[in-house]
Parts: sequence; C-alpha cells; structure tokens
Amino acid sequence: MAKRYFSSSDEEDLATDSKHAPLKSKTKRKPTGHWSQGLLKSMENPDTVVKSDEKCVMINDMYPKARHHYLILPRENISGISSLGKQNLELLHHLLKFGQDYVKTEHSNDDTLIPDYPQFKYGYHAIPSMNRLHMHVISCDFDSPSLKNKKHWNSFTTDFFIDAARLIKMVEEKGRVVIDKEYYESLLKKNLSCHVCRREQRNMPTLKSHIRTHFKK
DNA sequence: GTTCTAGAAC
DNA sequence: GTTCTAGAAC
Repeated sequence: MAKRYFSSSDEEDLATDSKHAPLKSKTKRKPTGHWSQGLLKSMENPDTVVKSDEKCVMINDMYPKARHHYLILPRENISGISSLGKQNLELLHHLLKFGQDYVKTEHSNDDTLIPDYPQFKYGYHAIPSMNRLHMHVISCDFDSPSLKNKKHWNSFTTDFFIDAARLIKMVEEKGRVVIDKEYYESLLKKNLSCHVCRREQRNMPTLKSHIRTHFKK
C-alpha cells in the first residue's frame, strides 16, 4: 500500500470544489498542504519512518528511484542546503554516519548487484523540489518503476547529486553551499548516459534495460 | 515531488 | 499507429 503525502480527503475537497464551483474560486491551501511540504508529514508518519534518533529521522522515499531509497532529515528545521553554515557541520557528519551505519547493518549481506561499483550513494540534490533538508541514501542499481524520466536519472547520476562528503567539504571551506542554478539545471537536461559505463542511451526504456546488463545475474 | 496528455519522434 | 518526452497544473 502506497503511503501518501496528502490525505485523500484533500484531493476530494478539491475535486468537489471544481465540480460545484464553476468560478473556480481558488481554494487557498495552507502552506503545509502544498506538495513541497510533504516530507514533514512523512517524518511524522510511523508507517514511513525507518529509524530515528534524537537528531534525525530516516524515512522511505515514497517514490523510490532504486531498489533501496531512503531520506534522512534532521529534526531541526533547516529548509535546505542553501541554509547551511558551519554551525551545522556536526549535524551533517551525523546524517552521513547515520545512513552509512544503517546500510552497514541492514544491507551488508545484500548480494553485490553491480561489481566494482559503489552499492550505495549518500548525498543531496543541488536543487531539491521538496522543502526541508534531506540527504538521499540510495542503492546504485537505479532499478525502479518510479524512475521514469531524464530529470530523475540525471538528478542521481550527474553532479546534480552532491555527494555528502563533498557538501561537507564545501561548508567547511566556504562556510556555506553556493548553488549556480543555471549550471545545475543544465545538468538535468544532459543526454542519458549509463552511470556504470557512461555509454549514451537513446531513451528511458533503452537506458533502463541497458543498466540491467551491468547487473550480476 | 507527481500526474496527465499533446504532439514529437519513431 | 504506437512510443516517448516534456511542460502545465489557477
């Protein structure tokens, strides 16, 4: 059963509204109801939470882009990577270690799917869609029905995905994370390229079947 | 972030 | 005719 960011009643309300109100009176949603605020609800949803401690909460990504895909969010309200400063360095280290420890205990016995390639990666999207700082913990198979388009692909397989260790280094050296929006947006539009052998692929279905050729049978 | 779908690409 | 992508969503 899929976990949802919004209660179905939210959507029914809107549907009812458009049916019975021809003038389409703008139903002003509370900010918390907007899709971009969904992670906060997921953090509070026991069905979605995988593990937590006093500083952070780990949840299952609702639309996993690989066989294993988690998000780790600090309990502290930090809107995103652009809000980070040196005062958050200890937290950033904690989030990374939290994810690595989880993978070590829960996935160390997993069969190696792609030989000579990292099994998991840890990091942040340069331009995230969802509010509240969240670190991705994702297995590198990228074998998932929810991975559907070029943006999905490039957001995990290009430098748009900022490795957690690299992000920490940026904060250590510059005191914050500077995002060149145009540059990172351009990465999302790059041609599809296999993350393992870097060969370009014609389209998504081709790519998705190609990456399977790297899997250990 | 997703869903939906028009029209491009094949 | 079918597959696939990409942009709107009030």
